[in-house]
Amino acid sequence: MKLQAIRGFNDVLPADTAAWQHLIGSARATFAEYGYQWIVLPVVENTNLFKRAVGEVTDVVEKEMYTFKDRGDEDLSLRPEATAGMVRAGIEHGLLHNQQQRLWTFGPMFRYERPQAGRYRQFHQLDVEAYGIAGPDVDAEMIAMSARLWKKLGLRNLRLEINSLGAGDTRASYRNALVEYLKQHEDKLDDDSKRRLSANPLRVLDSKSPAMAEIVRGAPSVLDHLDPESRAHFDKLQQGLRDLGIDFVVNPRLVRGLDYYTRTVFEWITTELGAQGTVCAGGRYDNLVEQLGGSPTPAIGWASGIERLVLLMQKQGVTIPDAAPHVYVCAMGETADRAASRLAEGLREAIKGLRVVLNAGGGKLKSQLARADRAGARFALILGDEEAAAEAVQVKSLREDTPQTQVPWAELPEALRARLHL
RNA sequence: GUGGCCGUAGCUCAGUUGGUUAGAGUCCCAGAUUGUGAUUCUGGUUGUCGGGGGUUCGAGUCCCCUCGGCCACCCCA
Repeated sequence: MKLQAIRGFNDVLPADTAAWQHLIGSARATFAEYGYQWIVLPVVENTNLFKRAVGEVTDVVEKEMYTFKDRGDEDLSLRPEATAGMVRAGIEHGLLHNQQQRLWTFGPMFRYERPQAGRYRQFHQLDVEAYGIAGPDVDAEMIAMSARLWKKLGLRNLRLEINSLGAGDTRASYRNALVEYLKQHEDKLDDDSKRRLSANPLRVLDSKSPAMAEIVRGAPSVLDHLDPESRAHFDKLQQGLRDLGIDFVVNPRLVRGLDYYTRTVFEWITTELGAQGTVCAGGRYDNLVEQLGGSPTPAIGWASGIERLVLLMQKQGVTIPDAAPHVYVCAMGETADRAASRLAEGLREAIKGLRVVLNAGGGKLKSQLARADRAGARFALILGDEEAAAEAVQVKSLREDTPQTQVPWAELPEALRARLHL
């Protein structure tokens, strides 16, 4: 049997983890700046939770979940998204009872799909949710928080699209109007659209088929069917975004694949990643908490795919903080070897955050320096038996053309601090 | 689930109408270099030719199956 990760499940190698770490670190910092608290959720939940939350007839639940029975015959699923589990945890621990919560989480999600650029069977999401806040101010906050993250990361050319699906009755009345319109043109619908017509008519609106474009253009707009409160909510959101200087476009054909959304929906889209251009998506889901057994609680959230963001970061060449070693310690000789290890520990102790790699496995100085260079180290510290006896070390720069100097151990932390600007 | 392209050293790839021991560059290792890296020169290591079956005297090359990758549809982060 050949050793091989299973399809759609990827190893993230050191070549990419620096970008991952930068992304996750920036997100963590951003969420903290807005007062969102970290929550860690299980990867496995009862299958019914997802059926009830995401929607029984959605593709995600019908054909993309990893569902199995455990040894106790429980019907379980790997989570295909984070919101359902978040709401479950919130209700279970009383976090949503008559209070506001701002929460975020991060982790793997699982969907049985055909892998493709930016789409994998195990993928990772950052997920933020706010509960107990009904007004559009928190909608704007959520979007502003995502925009701040892009800014922090240096991501460019992301387009924000927003829409409102309305609440309660308007959803149903719009849906009926749309179905009626589509039925009038049923003969011109392609097979996919016909299938959606009965399963999830709103999704006909974001059909990619050019043949459908004309029909979709003539379709009734959700925005004409909004109830007055949803209309006002949507207007205030737009005002809020303008106040914050966040550019957006209203796309009345923007819908969501998961059933729980109400009112505000939005997506951040890039044209630089091929077919999987949605890098962050979310919206309001004011009915879900009650629907899952909690007290009525307004809610809004978004999720963002790590793999897609990392691809975009790489494509746009965003700068990732250097994680290469600051110094690489080369030693030759038995006395030097022992001294080198003491020297390395001493440096880590003396300078907080200093990255020190100690050459292991011996080798000639030439090989050791080559390793230091390959590791990306800024300085090589060269320690022979002579230097060790004198408690000194040769400091050689590997990145700039400065003369090599001999420095006593006692002065080394200061010298390094100055040269590394730490 | 549907369709297109593609799997040959760690990486990028070449392998002629099927024909002896499967190649190049790069990487890595060693030497030139007297304790001093990234250049140069010299030498060296590296492969179940994705896997299985078939056709053939003979298969990296042809056929079938299968696994995997990329791209698009679909779906969606």
